[in-house]
This record gives sequence, structure tokens and C-alpha cells, in this order.
Amino acid sequence: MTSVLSAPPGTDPVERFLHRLAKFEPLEAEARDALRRAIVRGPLVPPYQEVHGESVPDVVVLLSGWACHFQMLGNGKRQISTLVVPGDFADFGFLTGSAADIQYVTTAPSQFGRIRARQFSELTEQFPSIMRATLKAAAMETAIGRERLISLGLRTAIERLAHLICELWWRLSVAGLVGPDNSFHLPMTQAELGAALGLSTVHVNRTLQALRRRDIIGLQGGKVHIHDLKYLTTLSSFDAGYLTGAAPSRAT
Amino acid sequence: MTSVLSAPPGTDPVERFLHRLAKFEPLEAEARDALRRAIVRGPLVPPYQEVHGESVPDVVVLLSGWACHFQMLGNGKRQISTLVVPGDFADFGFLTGSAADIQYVTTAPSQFGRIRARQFSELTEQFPSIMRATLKAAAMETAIGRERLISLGLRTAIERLAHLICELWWRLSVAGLVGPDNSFHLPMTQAELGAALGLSTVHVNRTLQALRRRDIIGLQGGKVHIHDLKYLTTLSSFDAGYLTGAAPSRAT
DNA sequence: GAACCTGATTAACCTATGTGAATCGGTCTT
DNA sequence: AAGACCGATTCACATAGGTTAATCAGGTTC
Repeated sequence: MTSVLSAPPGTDPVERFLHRLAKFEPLEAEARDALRRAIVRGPLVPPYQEVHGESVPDVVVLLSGWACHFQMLGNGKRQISTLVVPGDFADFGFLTGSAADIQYVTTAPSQFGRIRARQFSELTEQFPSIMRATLKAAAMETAIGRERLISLGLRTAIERLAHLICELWWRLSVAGLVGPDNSFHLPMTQAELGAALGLSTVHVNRTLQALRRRDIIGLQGGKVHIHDLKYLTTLSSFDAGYLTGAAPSRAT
Repeated sequence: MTSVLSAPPGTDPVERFLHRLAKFEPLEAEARDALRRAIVRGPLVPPYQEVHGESVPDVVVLLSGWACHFQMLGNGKRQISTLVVPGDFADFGFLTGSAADIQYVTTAPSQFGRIRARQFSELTEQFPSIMRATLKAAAMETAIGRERLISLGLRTAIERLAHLICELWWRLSVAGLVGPDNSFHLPMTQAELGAALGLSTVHVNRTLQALRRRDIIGLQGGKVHIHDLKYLTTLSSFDAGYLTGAAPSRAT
């Protein structure tokens, strides 16, 4: 599936990013090299650091850690719209060159990589494959958003939670961040999970209990253990198609 | 805001599309001409016609009528994720060149315009402004999706409905499809509204009644009359920023 | 114009999830 | 070690919205 050199998991975060990107579209060795040279590694950012868009948005990539997009309403409630995991673009504002309209927070110590807007557009001109890969990454983010909409629209609490865990399991697997025992870090509080799933904190807790009681998953100290992936998958009618670009095999 | 020739509303649907597109990014007269020549007008499609993605997705534009993207779950419930109004791209699958993963239905007699994939990429090469405008259109669709997610995540039924109506009012205004009396066609059944808002048909009806009783809107025969736009706006904390590319003026 | 059909409307009832508040367990601070 | 926090957990209670099913109204068909 991947071309030539598939970066082994557990390597350098920049390699992880390249590896992820190349899954969307094969990248020539020179394109990879150019990207490697263009990415500037940022400092380690502490948790709960808000990141605001700049007027001329550079390309920002999450190298390690965790972040999420959110929006607030007047009543103080917040909705998390996107979860950004290592290897993801932090946001796609740079594609339109307009001021990034979205703010995001880190929820774990995180490191971002950055490519100057100007430099990135030179890169995409030189290597159209980079642009194609980037557009596909953006399309996947859209698909993820659509799937989350479906969750909020017609899945129950337990199904939403299960679906989210399946999604993260899949995405983090691709990034090489899932342990051999099907465990991964999930640096989000239950309140944050609620904000992502459209549920109250209390109900997230109840729902988590239900999954734990049935021995489907374990969750403690920001680490998830999946004990029964199959159950999770069918419970939430999770279909990884939207994460791979494959045709969805939805119900009739 | 718009450049040189702003197409007057009520004109040819292709002009409406160009007018909409140029709002995202000014288009040179030659670019407009090239687009005009490239667009092939399709036949009038009856309501409830499902349109499936092709393997090599052409650029498809809704010229007139109404359509929506939806997905189904195993239990037969459906979620409408996107509403496509005249002047919109029907979907953005062509940006990635991968098989369009999304199916959509018309809910009114509709006419689509089509530009061959190959031809479109030649156009964007010749006129980068077309690509920029298209990317911004895609970004707006993403923003709309995000806003709908917020609706499902933290707005009540009446707020969701109000927000949707505000959104459509705005989008259709830009397309020149809102009458001087603040009315517009909304060719969706209450069941479909429910599928878009994550509500049951019955509750859509109840909610509609509430808005009617307070004389905020009128809705009959697929036509909405807005009597109190200000009320609707504040009720749903509608902020058109996400439809214009302007910075959002969200609550702190 | 009788039989149909589809969509809107109502009513009665039910439940998934929200709310508010208290408790508990760690961890960090002083 | 005494607070002070923060996040997880529980409990008791409230309610928005779902479900089922019946009725109604307008438009079509034959």
C-alpha cells in the first residue's frame, strides 16, 4: 500500500508525519526530503495552551501530543469539533490562505512542526504529489467530521463513545501509536470527551462504566485498553472506510 | 465586496454560480468566460433522484433545485449531513480525484451543471483564481458542517431549527433566492428537516409550531416566511461569520 | 367521487440523558 | 500533614425529546 520506504512506527515525529502523508498519496523521495528540510520543529508546548490562527497561516503539523478544535457558545458550553492526533495537520486554514478561523488547544504536552506558508506553496508547485496528499488529508478530516455528525445525530451515548474509540484506535494505529496490547494514550478528561461527543460529563462517566463493566475497554490515567475491539466495532457500526478513502459499505 | 460585474439575482443559474464563486475570490473576466464555456447543463432531474459518485468525479454544480448529502445507519435511520443549494458545488470529491464517497439526493426538481474533471484541472492551471475560489468554497462547506455539529452538540431543538433557517436565509440571500418579504423555498419535508437536525419528525413539528405560535416564522407548502429575523438570530446565536470567511465573533 | 397516498398534526406515554450537588482519591502546594 | 485542587464517581431528580399510533388535509388516480 505504502510506497518504498514505510517509516517504522516509533521513529522520529517528522518521519511519522511523512509516513502518514504518504499514505494519502505516494511521495517521491525528493518530495519527502524537501518536506523534511522545510519543517521547523517548534518548542514543547504545555497542556491547555490555546493556539490562535495567524493572519497568514503557516502550515502547522502536530508532531507529538494532542490537540483539539473547539468552539464556545454564549452559555459557556463548548463543543470540540476536531481531534488532532500526532501526524495530523493542525488545521487546514493554509489551504485558502485566509486567516485561520479556528482556535485549538493542546490537551497534552505537544510539539508542533511548522512550514512557512510561502515555502509550502513553492513545495506544492514543485511536487504536485504534496498538494494531492494534502487535499486528501483535508478530505479525510471532512469525512471524520461528517462521521461525528452522524454520531451526534443518530447514535446513542454508548455508541458514540464506542465509535470515537474505534476511530481513534484506527487513526493512532496508522500513526504507529497503538501498543501491541491494543492500548493507546487518550489525554482527555471525561469532561472533554463529553464536549466532543455532545454528552454531559456525568453521562460520559456512566457510559464509560457500562463499557468497563462489560469488560470491553479499560480507561485509566489517560490510557485506553481495548479488550474487545470487535464488540466495539459492531456496537457503534464503525466502518473504517471513511478513514482510508475506500468506498463505504453502508447499510442499504 | 464583489468585483466588477456582480450578477443580478434572478438571472441565469450559471451566472448565479459564477457570482457565488466570485464572492470567494475575485475572478477575471476570462476565467468567468472559460467557466461559462466549460459548464454543461444537465437535464432537469426529478425529486428524490439519487446521484451516485463516479469513479472519476467531474465537477458537479447545482444550478437550480435542492439536494442533500446523507448517510444511513443499519437501523434505517438517516442523517443528512449537507444541504446543497443552487450555486453550490454538489460535492468536493473532484478535489482529490478519488471516487466520490458521498451520495446525494435531490428533494426538488433540480438541474445540475457539469465540468469534465480533465477540463477543470486545465482551467485551474490556467486561472489559479478558480482554484483559490474553489478551495474557499470547500472551506466554507467545512465550516458549515462544523456549525451543524455545534447545533447537534449543544443547541436545543428550537435553537437548531432557528439556526438552520438563519443559515439558509443567509446562503440563499447570497444566491439571490430570498424574496423581498424575507421568504424562500425550502423543499424539505419535516421528516427531512429532522434528519438534518437530528430530531424526530414529531418533534420537528412541535418545534415548528412553537416558532409559528410566537409568529417568528411561517412555513407552508415548502415556503418559509421569516417574520422576525432578529429574534431567530439571537435565539440560535447565529453568527454569519462562518459563511463569509470573516473572523468569528464568538463568546469568550 | 371513492379509494389512496403522502405529509402534517395531535395525543399519550416513555426513556435517554441532563442537572445539581455531594463524595472520593489523587496530586500538588505550603 | 493540612489544605487545596482537579478529575472521577454517585445519587436523586428533572426534562427534552423519542416513540407509537391515530387523525387530518390536500392532491392523485381510476
